[in-house]
Amino acid sequence: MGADARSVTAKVLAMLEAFTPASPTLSLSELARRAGISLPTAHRRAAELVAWGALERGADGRYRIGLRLWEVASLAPRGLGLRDVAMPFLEDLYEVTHENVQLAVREGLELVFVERIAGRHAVPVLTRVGGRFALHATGVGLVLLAHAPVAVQEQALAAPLQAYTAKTMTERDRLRAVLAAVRKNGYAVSDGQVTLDALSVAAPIRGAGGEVVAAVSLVVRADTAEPITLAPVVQAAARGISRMLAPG
Amino acid sequence: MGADARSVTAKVLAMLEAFTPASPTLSLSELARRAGISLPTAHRRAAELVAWGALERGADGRYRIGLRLWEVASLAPRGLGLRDVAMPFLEDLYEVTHENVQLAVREGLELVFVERIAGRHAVPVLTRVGGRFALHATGVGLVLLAHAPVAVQEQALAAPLQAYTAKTMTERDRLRAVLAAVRKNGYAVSDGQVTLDALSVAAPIRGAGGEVVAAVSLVVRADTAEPITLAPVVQAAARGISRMLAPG
DNA sequence: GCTCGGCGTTCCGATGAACGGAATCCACAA
DNA sequence: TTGTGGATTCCGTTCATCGGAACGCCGAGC
Repeated sequence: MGADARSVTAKVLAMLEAFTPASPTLSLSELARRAGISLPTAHRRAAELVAWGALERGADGRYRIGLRLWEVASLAPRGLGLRDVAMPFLEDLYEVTHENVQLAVREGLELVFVERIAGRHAVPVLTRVGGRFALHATGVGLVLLAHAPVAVQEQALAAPLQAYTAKTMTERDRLRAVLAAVRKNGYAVSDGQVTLDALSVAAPIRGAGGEVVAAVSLVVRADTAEPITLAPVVQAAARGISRMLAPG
Repeated sequence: MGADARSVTAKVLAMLEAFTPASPTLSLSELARRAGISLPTAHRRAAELVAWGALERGADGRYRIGLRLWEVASLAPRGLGLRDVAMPFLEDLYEVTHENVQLAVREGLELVFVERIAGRHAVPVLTRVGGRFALHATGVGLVLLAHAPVAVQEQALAAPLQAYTAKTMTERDRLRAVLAAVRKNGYAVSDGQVTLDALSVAAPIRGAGGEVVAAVSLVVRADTAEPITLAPVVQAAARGISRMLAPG
């Protein structure tokens, strides 16, 4: 996990990295073990982190990520910064459709969900704000991959492509064709490639320089869906957000 | 700012702390200056943080908070954790009223906004997700203060109470009376105490143990508002969220 | 009641990561 | 051309950091 945590900074970061969605709170021993550092060291560093507010300590003595860290992290331009300008448009999308709305950016060879509005009656989706996912399956992923630098595309296609359902595309050539189509059409459709009952339609969001910096999508029930009718509304939202990002 | 940054950890945290909403990107020199550390040191630490993803470096060489940090910070139980369970209820509130919806928690003697839904046509409010505010002025603040430990209340009342408008309560005795009323009524009203044209109605959210862990509010135009009619819907949302937090 | 094992905390002396000053390099402006 | 501010690298010193060990605490098992 923590690779070799030589420098102090690396140790501290390894400690933060130890927290996962599956275990958002950790005892000191768990923390030390996962970060790959000795217990006294973990104790010292954790104490400092708690004093500052990067970690918090519950009544039971377990550690968790602190609100203070969340505060400074909220300054990430690609995190809340993006979210803030996008939110009104996502709201509109949700209000019109009452389906799941998702906003994601690419981080390396995966995507990270920056925002998600889950309708109470919409299809359940297994994504989480702050969570990661592969690029080749979801609608947002296909958009982000289609507009990524060629080097990134090659790397992503070279890696093993996990099949989430029988419909997940894992043949490289077919994927290449789909990506070309995504670039041509200006939107992507993922039909049952993550879960069989869900279909998503995604469109690219462009930054000031015209590069694709994020993607929005609507996720609906696969059987009731008509992708063609959803594409325009998703694209409109994406264009609206792009306009806010490119002043003038 | 960085007090005395003796330990490496303190330095790293001081560097993160250097970023503010007003300046979300910094040059290396600015970063070093704000963190109160030497330039070579800042350079070394920044390089490590960039390598891990806690910071990112733009094409212009300026540093910004990285998406990776945002990811782990999203695991903060009082940040996104709370937000996730609250979101559907906030959505409902927004859809019914189309006014500003806010969700906040107390952090020390201030409050931190965890979520905010800003209607495009609602009163402009000067708050920001991840931003801080004083406890004694806003609706959410009054709720959080009213249910805070006595020691915290005393500390908060002992500090100078800033007046944001002519209507801001700054007399301690009157504030005490208001807090008692908030506890009795189960909701708080802040009428023109932050900006003269805004009025907010807030209600407490309780955790598994029954303690107040957060507060929701609706912020509406002061002149068109009827607090009494808003209280029930806000309270209902707060109860709904509380129920999700206290399983069983 | 006693013991054992896991966990958290504190203390110690040895060690090496981190430090700041100085030198270098670069881009831009005068 | 020179000058200025920022970024980067180098080097020898030093002090913060390190892990082992010892200790206190609690709950489970005998």
